[in-house]
Amino acid sequence: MTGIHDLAREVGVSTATVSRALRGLPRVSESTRERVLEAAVRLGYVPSPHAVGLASGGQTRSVAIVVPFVTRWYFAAVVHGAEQVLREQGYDLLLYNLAGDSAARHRVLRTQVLTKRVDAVLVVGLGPTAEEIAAMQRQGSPVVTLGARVEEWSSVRIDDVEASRTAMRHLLDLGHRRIAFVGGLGEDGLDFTTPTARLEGYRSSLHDVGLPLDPALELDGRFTLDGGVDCGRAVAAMDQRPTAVFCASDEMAIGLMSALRESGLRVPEDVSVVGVDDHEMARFFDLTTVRQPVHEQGRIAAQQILRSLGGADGPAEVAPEHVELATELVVRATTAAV
Amino acid sequence: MTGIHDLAREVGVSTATVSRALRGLPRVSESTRERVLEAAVRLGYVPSPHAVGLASGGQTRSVAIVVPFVTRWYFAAVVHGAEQVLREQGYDLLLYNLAGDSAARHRVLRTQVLTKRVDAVLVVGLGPTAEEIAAMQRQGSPVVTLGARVEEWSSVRIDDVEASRTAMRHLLDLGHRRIAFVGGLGEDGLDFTTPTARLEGYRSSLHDVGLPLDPALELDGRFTLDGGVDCGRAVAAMDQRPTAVFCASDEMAIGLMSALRESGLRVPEDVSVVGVDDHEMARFFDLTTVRQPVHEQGRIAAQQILRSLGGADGPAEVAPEHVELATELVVRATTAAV
DNA sequence: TTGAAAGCGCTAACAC
DNA sequence: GTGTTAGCGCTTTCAA
Repeated sequence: MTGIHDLAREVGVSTATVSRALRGLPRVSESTRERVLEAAVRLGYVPSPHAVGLASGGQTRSVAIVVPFVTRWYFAAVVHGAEQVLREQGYDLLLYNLAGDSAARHRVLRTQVLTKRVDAVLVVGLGPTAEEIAAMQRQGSPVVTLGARVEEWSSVRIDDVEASRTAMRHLLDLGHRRIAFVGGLGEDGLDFTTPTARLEGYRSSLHDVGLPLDPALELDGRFTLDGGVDCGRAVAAMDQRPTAVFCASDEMAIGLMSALRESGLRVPEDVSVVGVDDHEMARFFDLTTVRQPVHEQGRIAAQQILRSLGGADGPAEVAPEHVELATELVVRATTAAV
Repeated sequence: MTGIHDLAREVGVSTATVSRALRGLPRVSESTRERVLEAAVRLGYVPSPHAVGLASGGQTRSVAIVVPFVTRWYFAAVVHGAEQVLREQGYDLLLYNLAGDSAARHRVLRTQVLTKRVDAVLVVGLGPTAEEIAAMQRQGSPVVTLGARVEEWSSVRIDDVEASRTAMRHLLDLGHRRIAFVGGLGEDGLDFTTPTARLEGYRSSLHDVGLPLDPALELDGRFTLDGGVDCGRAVAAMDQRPTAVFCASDEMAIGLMSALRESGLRVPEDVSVVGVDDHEMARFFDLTTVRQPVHEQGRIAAQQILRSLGGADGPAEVAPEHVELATELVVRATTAAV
């Protein structure tokens, strides 16, 4: 591996000059810079990130993105959006996929594994606990959350309560009065805020129109396809079957509909179904849903990170910024009047 | 930030002893080790990866995973599998998502961005060109490919030609003789080997039973949902419509079926459809497909990486190992006899 | 405009 | 068992 020393010797200048030339700093004559650049290419010189980081105050030029799952479309799309923006600015993305494992969550959010490894952290789809917040603050690097609001950090998200209420309003407008909810709580030992908020939107919608809450109508679909299937079977088997089901995610809605149809029920004739996300597959199921900008949230979160990382002169203490993106009802063919 | 020096002073020993104690090396008395460990926790000491890397020969304890897309289920599942295995061994995952961008591909595979940043590289779903292979070899770190076979490196994959032939055999057995192919080539400027191999399987299957190749029946679905939709429309509009379509991926099959149905065609009565992958959504479309182990391929590729990284004593020159996993026909309801 | 030299925070020989 | 002493490959004063 050719190092800066080899380069310096080759060009006949000092390592300091090489360093300046390579980084485009002033006080290097054009001719020297050119010779250095040329030799660098010729010798295939690549600076060691370790040495650079060590010598210049521990920067890593990389940010960690922590996701509860990476195989779910929503999270993958968020990662994609964030990666694009960060890559443009020369940052690398370190992926921490908790994969529904609470031990992994603890390791990443409570211990110091991230310390000194990254310049910033993007936490997606998790509502950090007070201890986790404290632990991450102790690490010193800026944090941005996506999908949850933490006062001390910048965040991007949608209003989950309102998204739920949009879906519910649609069902109520269609005349449905017995509406089931399929959501998820404390999923795999991870603590999310989204499931809670969506349940809350469901409940408050019913409350607003004077309908009673029926615990039997609140189902746990674990935010997965299979969970949706289970709930679909449960709904089909109910004595007093609901005329509509509000699923807190499209994936659960898809699983649910499949089970419903398997049980001989028609959607939307027998049961109306509405989801949340506008998953890439939603249109193929003709699923009525509440669309949220996913890729976009990833991009914005990444921009917030860049903002907190500041320009060339290190982390700027910026005030936390909370962005809330709009959602939109997309009516397709899985909902109909009672 | 407390450094090894602070720790040493605190405990009253030298930094060398602290280093040994922390890393569990021999020649440290139990009592000393305990005191060091205790103080480390108390002071919240975390070694600087930069310094460690620099001092101990440039290791990074991280590996790069290069994927052409991260939002497609297949790649996300591969990433998940690989991450699990690498994380267990204490490696971090640097994600390089090309996102269908050939400039990005060039940057990652041809330039030296990866040099000194990672200990190894996992290239997924791309058939590196000769120049790319040469460029990566110049970087020195071990490389493993997933989904393509490169002689100089270890690899995991399925036999794509055979997977195609399995699907085709199924259609031929059902009596289909006019069979269209939906695949993709040179997708977004990226060069894949999978599309080519799957096309080859289609062609050779027809050839084997003495059927002619009809260029009009070979469609480009770009390996996307939308591409599948386009092909579905094209198929529906054909004068001599095929009785069956073999799609080189489930996602294209799903898009295709949707367009077919929109055009008033029934699946499988009017057209049989078979895909490849066994995408998590395939069962909800009752899609007949050729299943490949996805998560598993990610895990195995990661193990190959660990193998090439060797134990504690650095990269071992291991002979490339080429693993080929079996596929399996999953018959559901989108295929029927003519 | 350039160079010498002192670190950055750790590991690794080697000596004790 | 433990400490001393060099670096690892850069950046960054400070002089020149």
